[in-house]
Amino acid sequence: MNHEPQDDPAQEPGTPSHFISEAIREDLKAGKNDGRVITRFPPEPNGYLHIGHAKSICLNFGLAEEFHGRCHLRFDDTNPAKEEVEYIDSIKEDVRWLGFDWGEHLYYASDYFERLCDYAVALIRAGKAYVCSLTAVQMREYRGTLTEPGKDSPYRDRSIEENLDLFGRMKAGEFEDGAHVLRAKIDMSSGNLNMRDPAMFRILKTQHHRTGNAWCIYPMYDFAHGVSDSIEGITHSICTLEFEDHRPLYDWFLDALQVSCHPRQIEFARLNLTYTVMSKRKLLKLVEEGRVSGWDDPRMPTISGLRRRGYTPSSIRNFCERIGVAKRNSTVDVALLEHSIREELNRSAPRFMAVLQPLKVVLLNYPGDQEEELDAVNNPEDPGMGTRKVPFSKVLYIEKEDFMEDPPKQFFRLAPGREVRLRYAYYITCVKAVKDERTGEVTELHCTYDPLTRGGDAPDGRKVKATLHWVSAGHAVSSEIRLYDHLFTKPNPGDEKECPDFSACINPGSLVVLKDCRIEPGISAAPKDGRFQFERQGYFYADPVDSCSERPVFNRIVSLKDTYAKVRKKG
RNA sequence: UGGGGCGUCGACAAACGGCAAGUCAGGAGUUUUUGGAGCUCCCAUUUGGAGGUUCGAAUCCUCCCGCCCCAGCCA
Repeated sequence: MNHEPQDDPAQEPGTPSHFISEAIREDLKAGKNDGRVITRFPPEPNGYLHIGHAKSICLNFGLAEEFHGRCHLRFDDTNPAKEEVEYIDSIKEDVRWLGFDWGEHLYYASDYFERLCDYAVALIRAGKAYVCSLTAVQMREYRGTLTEPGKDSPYRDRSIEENLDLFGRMKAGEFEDGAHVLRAKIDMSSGNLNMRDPAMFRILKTQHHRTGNAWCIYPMYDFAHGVSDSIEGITHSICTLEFEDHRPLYDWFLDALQVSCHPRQIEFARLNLTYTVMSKRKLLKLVEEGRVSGWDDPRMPTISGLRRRGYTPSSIRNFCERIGVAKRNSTVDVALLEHSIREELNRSAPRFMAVLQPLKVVLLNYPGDQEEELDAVNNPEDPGMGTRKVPFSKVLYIEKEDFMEDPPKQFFRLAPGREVRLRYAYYITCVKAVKDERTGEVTELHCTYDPLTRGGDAPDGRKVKATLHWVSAGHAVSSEIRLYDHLFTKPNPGDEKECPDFSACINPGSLVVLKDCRIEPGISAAPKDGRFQFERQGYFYADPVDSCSERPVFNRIVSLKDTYAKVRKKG
């Protein structure tokens, strides 16, 4: 009774338990499917994958792994008008990058078109499907409304022979788009609109990205999806909540077809994240209107965007595990995603010093011809990562933000007459702020250093309230750094009430490009695809598209938590 | 006025009739050569509401309230 979850032998330690894994466990216990568990991830190739898909991918592949089954990747490519090979390629790349492997099990609904036709013929023969010649507009009228039942189509009682003939001619290309449609004969008065004689095949004389011009009729989702699942021997067909009232139809088709494999459809709530949008339509709009640089813009919630930003697959997987799986519509705080990457990178990322907005510092009492190398720790969380040498000299840069001429009480950093520590280096004291005569802007600081504090400790035990990062002016590497923030200013930009025009809610500060940053020279020798902590700033990743050795460009993955920002906000 | 779902802390989310986990966020303190990280503590006497059943209810029953999805020849 009082046992801990890990005492349950049915459960692997660390694998999350939720209503879906419980349902599968019950099915297994009941002896269903001979103990097999086969799931599938079935994207339509009409857009790039986003973090919401990652939840589904982690769920489906995770379940397969947990129950020693397998997970198929199947492209639900039944609508050639919207689909492209570019999307297929990106989806495969993204799933792989997330760390999942479909092995031999890569499928396309389009590979089943012929069989789907055969099944359709079987339904016609069984008197359970018919060719309807109503126009799209008429069909809508006949469908009825949410509260009123629909009316039977006048074509509903065509003979089996006529239906067979017409369907054959639809397939042969004898009719124009929209002239006829094959429908399932179910119940025009059903309270569930999906059951009011749904379309199974429509005429679409459009070239398909895989089958070319071989077909001029294409199956509809409801018919194709369940049959595809059945063909592949799927045991658990997991989808999102909006398909819940399609389940009776899913079951109707498979029952009517009397197939031996009848998967169980289970629905869960799709992921929503604060300060972003998740609908493919809206993401496409952002791309098409040039609001972002592309599907892989580092501000996008797409897998490719997160990858380019510098997120790791494991941080995304951990995030997906943390958010859980349930049926309640919910919106996860993006801070949880940010926590997942900070947590990982805090442990693993080598540290460097980088000055984003340089302010020149001249050490008056430091010999002009002198240079020295100081020892710096690569990662205080992991001594095993060792130390490195950082060059030091008379002229340095510190962060503009780290100096104030007239600081408020809460400001601990450098100010005239104040002493602070330069990390791993010396205590310095500001003696003078040099200003531009016209603008009044501080352009340079004159400081003195205390030679006795080499390494950062004062032998007399005196303390300073701040430690600043810095870089030697003559040694630093120039680079561009891109600071990213939430793409939207509103927590729920997808909400009509909160944001009637979501384009108007785009955060103008979501991208800040700093072109004159200086990084300690060691960064040049660091692996190009590494993630780094720039001390006191955040975690950074060399932009895989724009960065090169002549001109390094870094993306800020996420900032460090900033308690001073809170202090400042409070006043 | 049809059908299908869902309501547990600011945000996620456990709890399966036995005395409201955990995580994020937030707060206080401690520590610190990153205002980072770590560590300690605080943060739902109560589960949308009202009744009922029971020794005992977030869990069972009744009614009510709120929110989401469905009227594509999209998926």
